[in-house]
Amino acid sequence: MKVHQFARGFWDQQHEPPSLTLGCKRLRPLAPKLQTSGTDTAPFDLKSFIRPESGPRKLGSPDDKREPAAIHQVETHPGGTRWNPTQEQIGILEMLYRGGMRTPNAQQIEQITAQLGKYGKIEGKNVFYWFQNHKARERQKQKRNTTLALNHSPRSTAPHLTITNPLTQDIRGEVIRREEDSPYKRKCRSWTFEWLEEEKKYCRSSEEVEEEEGDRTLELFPLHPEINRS
Amino acid sequence: MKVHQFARGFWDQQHEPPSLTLGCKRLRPLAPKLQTSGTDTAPFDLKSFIRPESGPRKLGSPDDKREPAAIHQVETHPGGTRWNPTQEQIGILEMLYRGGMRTPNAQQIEQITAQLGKYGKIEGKNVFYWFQNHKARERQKQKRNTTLALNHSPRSTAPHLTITNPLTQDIRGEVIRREEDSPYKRKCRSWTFEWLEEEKKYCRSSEEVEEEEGDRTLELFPLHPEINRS
DNA sequence: GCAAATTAATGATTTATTCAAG
DNA sequence: CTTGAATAAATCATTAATTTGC
Repeated sequence: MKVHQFARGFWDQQHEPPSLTLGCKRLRPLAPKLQTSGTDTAPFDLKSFIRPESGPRKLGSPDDKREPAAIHQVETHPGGTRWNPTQEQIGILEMLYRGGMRTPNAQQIEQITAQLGKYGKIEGKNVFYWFQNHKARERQKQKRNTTLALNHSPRSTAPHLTITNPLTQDIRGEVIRREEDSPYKRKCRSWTFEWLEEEKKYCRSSEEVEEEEGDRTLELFPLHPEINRS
Repeated sequence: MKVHQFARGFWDQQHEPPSLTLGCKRLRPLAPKLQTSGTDTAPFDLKSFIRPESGPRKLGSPDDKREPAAIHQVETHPGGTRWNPTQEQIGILEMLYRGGMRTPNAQQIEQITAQLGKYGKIEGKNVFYWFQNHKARERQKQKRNTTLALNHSPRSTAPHLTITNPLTQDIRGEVIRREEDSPYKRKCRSWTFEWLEEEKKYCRSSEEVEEEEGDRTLELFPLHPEINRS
């Protein structure tokens, strides 16, 4: 237990920085991979980052309650409650869903977010999560229905599958197409790392798009954050 | 089947764009929720985004055999290969892991990425994934060990738990501390959306940090992408 | 020795679960 | 109870390590 005790100290205090080219173990008996990127092999000063305690700032906390020493409770966002979608937003999202969209990529998320932003505050992650949740819940809802249908069939319904028709009722009463979005269809979406040259014309005409030398070609992507630091 | 046929067409072709104020189904007759953020209630032109086909480029087919002119080493992955960590990077990551880090937050990921960047190309998502994978694999490795230990115990070992001591052998032969990182510790990390004012001094001295008006206060975060568009 | 074939690791995604706000 | 948010588990996919046939 209390491993975290250690962990804490590890960062806060001196703890004898493992400094220098980390003589860390050998990780694989193979070529040193002389690709050290040429840059000076900076010593990697451990103390230079990760200051757990200075973490989540939680600015603007109402009346700054959180006493100094106390529960780093941290969380409880400032005023940040969770996304509360508007009717229009939900409508658009469902439309997209019915249109077949299931796991929008970075570009798509960005654009959708931009569009939905017209109807209320929203962030990319909200869009991302919405699709994740909606897909999952539609799936389990479907499964539940199927199970029930098969399970307590009063004995009259055909005992064999009866896969149910391709149309079913949405939670709001809308008729939606039964998606058999096969679990694990996998095909490895590639990460594209540039501001979509394609869509650009939509976002804003060919104005000077602040070339910026790719310095700001940051990228949204499905599962996490990124800063394109080539 | 072939719903995707439809889906595809939905985006690619005309398909009678549901244009304008998404006349799509009735979404529910509700108040326009006059918080439309002031911007004109743009009609939400569906065609304006989501062009699925322009997605995965997959340039740089393998046979291109690394064109003559120099290896841009840097980009190395013109076509986008996956991150290939260097010894130093792995070493640091493992050190952090042993130090107790399991799920670094956005700030931490950013900083770690910055540091590891000294030793080779790397992105935030790589760090994120590394911790995800490493944590999961350490866990299953541990489980496997435990299972085996209990399972085919030659009969001599105590039949009751014998929880195993807190130290165990790493796959590489390293002695590591047995982490009892409780599954589901949950506590809702908050999203902080500003360039860490705290650590700034480490990243780069108080140089003009390109204030940029928060326009670029994009943010890394655990599970996906974001652009702070408050 | 060396390159194709095979296997072991592990990076990257997606799905399943769980937590918790409202 | 619904659902946004977050994490864990499952699994796909690519690269390196290793083996094998020459």
